[in-house]
Amino acid sequence: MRSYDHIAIEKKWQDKWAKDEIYKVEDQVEGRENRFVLVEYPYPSGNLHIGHWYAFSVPDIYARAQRMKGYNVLFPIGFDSFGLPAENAAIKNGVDPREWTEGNIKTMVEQLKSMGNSFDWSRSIAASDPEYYKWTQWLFLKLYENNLAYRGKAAVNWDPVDQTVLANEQVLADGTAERSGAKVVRKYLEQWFIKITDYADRLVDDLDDLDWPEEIKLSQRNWIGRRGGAEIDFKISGEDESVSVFTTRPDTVFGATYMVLAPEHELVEKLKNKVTNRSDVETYIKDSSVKSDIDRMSLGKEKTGVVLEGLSAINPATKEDIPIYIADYVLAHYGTGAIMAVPAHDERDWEFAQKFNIDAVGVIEAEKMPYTGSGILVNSGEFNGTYSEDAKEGIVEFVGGKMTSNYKLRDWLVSRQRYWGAPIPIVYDPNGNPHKVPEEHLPWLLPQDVTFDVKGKSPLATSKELVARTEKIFGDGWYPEVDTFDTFVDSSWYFLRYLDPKNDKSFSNIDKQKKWMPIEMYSGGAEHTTVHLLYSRFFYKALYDLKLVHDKEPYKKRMNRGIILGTDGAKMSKSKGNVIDPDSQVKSVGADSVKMYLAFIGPYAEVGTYPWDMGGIAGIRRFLERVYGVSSDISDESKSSDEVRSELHKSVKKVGEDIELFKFNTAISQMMILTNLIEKEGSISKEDFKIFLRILSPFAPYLVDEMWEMLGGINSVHLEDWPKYEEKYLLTDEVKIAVQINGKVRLVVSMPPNQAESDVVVTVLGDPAISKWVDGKKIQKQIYVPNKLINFVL
RNA sequence: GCCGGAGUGGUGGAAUGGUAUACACGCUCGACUUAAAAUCGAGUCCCUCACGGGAUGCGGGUUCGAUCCCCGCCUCCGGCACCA
Repeated sequence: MRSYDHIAIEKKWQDKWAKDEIYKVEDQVEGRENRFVLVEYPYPSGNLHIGHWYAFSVPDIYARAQRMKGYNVLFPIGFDSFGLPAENAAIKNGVDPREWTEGNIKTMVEQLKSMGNSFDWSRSIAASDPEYYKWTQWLFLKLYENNLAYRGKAAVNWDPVDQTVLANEQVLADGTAERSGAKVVRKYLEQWFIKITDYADRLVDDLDDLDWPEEIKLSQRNWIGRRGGAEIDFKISGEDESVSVFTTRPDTVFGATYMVLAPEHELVEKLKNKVTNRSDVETYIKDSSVKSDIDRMSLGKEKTGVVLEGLSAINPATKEDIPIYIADYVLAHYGTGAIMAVPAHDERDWEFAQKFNIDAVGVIEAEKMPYTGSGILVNSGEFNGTYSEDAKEGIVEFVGGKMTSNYKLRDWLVSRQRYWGAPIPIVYDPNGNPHKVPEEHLPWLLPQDVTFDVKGKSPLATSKELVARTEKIFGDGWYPEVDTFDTFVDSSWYFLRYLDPKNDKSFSNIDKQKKWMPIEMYSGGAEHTTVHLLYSRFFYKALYDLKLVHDKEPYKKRMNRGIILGTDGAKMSKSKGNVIDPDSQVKSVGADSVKMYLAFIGPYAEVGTYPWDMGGIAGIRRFLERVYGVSSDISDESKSSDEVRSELHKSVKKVGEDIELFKFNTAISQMMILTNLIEKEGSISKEDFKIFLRILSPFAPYLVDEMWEMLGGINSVHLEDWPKYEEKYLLTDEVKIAVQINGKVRLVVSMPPNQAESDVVVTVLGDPAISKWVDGKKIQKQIYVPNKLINFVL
């Protein structure tokens, strides 16, 4: 056992790899297929934590193995460098967000380099770089030109004390502001939206063809929430108006005994002077409008509402007059903002009807109301006796409605009343009409003369330079948009910039895209399953329709990773004092051990929570020292036994296969088994050991390159090919066969492989451990699995 | 409430119809040492002296054979939240 000097080795190889540019990637290499391996680019918080190591150094094993297997692999890294923390630092400490961010990036680049990953640093990007956000703005304008971006009113979380808009994360569960403690209210502002809902169907349907884990696909389907149903018009009695409702249960129209409009429904405003209880109605509308969404929810299950006295609607199936209510259990933004209420067959309607004493008419046979299942129709005129599911389309036709779908997904609100983001490249003429900032003025720069902690408006609204710039270019009275983009806009296309990071004519050259896209493997956090993955899939599809990218989906495979916990099994946090600092770990056991321990801690492809174990990482270091010990003992005369050679070839096969499945933990355990055997046998040939080093090299890149050189390697081991295993060595000259009586193992025998069933039977029945069980009884049945097992049923 | 995932030794986990508990950590004993650390060796699911028997959250089922497939529960974790 020899210890090795990881500090010296890491320094030596970092310098050498950088000098020889061994991870620099060309767009095309003769005889090699391209593969793009992507990890989510990090926010530059200023310090690398263990989660970053987990996110980047483990997928590096995969990227390196792909390279050895003959692919030309792109494995880039960059920074998601716009966002709230920089702005908070500016408010708190008076530092410039740009300087703060750039300082953090500099620190993190150094830390990232210490990992020893095979990143191509020449392609690194940062979202806050004007040369990057120029293209974020350009792409937004393309969407705008094609009617995929629009301005509309939207509710924001408004803090009435601080006079500011809050992000959802800044609102506590009880509906108060994190900072001021004030009750957060809803406020309506003109904001920019991107029309992701136009793509809802394709975003659902195209999931079918993706090689993604089913649970991720399912999450996206649920998030989009496509529901089939019908839209049906209800006429208002005595008025020249009608209300359209969406329902998934058109089979129950005959049971609709009232209808409900959302308080925000446009018809309420229109008809409220016709109701006889106008002041009650207005009070209700006003009350619900100041309630935040959180307030609405925290009211729990107790439903509120008010009837529109003097108005009624006509049930299109029964032709009967039914009352109309407004109630905030009906959401303005889903469906048509109005429902037909069927208390007999819907729990919410039932609850509301109980409270307001509204009749319920059962239209499906059931023992008790409310009954929400399907069944035989009653009280439904000509449809009586039909099975409800089968009657849906007929009833829709009967009442003059149409079959349609609805979605939970809403358009993407991209405006943020924040400083540190890409400015929305829009200006307004003196009449308030929006106009694009023309391409020649991009990047539309973020102004510097702003006040960050501003009350009641966006920080950009305090910039004199921005206004002056706008008037100078567009004319007097023109004024700029002062909101910036949601950072999810930046991250919706960043992977395309890695392909062509320096291009000042295009966001990403399409010929280069054709060489690299789609992404072979995208690894990231489970928290991005719906939002980021959906937004970027949408962006890619929209760009596809504009012929700016050449295929329909950006990510062939996706892998969600788990979380590393503290040694106490709790989530790492400063307050708990259980934070593992990667730098100090690297210092004490080396980057290879940290990386390999993280790969060994649990199955990477499963979203688990894995507690850090100091003993565990020491065990990995011990393993690497044992391998290092073997390498020091190797001479030209060293020989491999048959067992060692067989285990080696088994390892080449298994490690290669496990890496493809991101099962790094079992790959490592196989290499441990091999090392245990080499030590037990006392020797391995130099050539065989070099095969072992090659499969170990993606896991411990520094140490293996050192050992490779010790054994006479001229070039870096990381330029070697993945070794091939030979079938003939996989077979050992003995296999162990389990002998079962009625499914219970009674004996294990060793014999040469591929024995005929009859020979095995004769052999094992002769063994007293088996014959004592059989003992003259008749063998009813025998099952033989070659080289594995034989089972006698007595 | 709805949707999803997971329950295996003291611990992280392995095995997706064929010898359950690989590999690692921890622990126990031994060697080396004046001693300790490091290292090496042996052992380590439970009951039993043994023969055997039992155990993969609980209860049933399918099968020659079930951690794995099916049905019914329980617990934990994650997501969504009056979506008509």
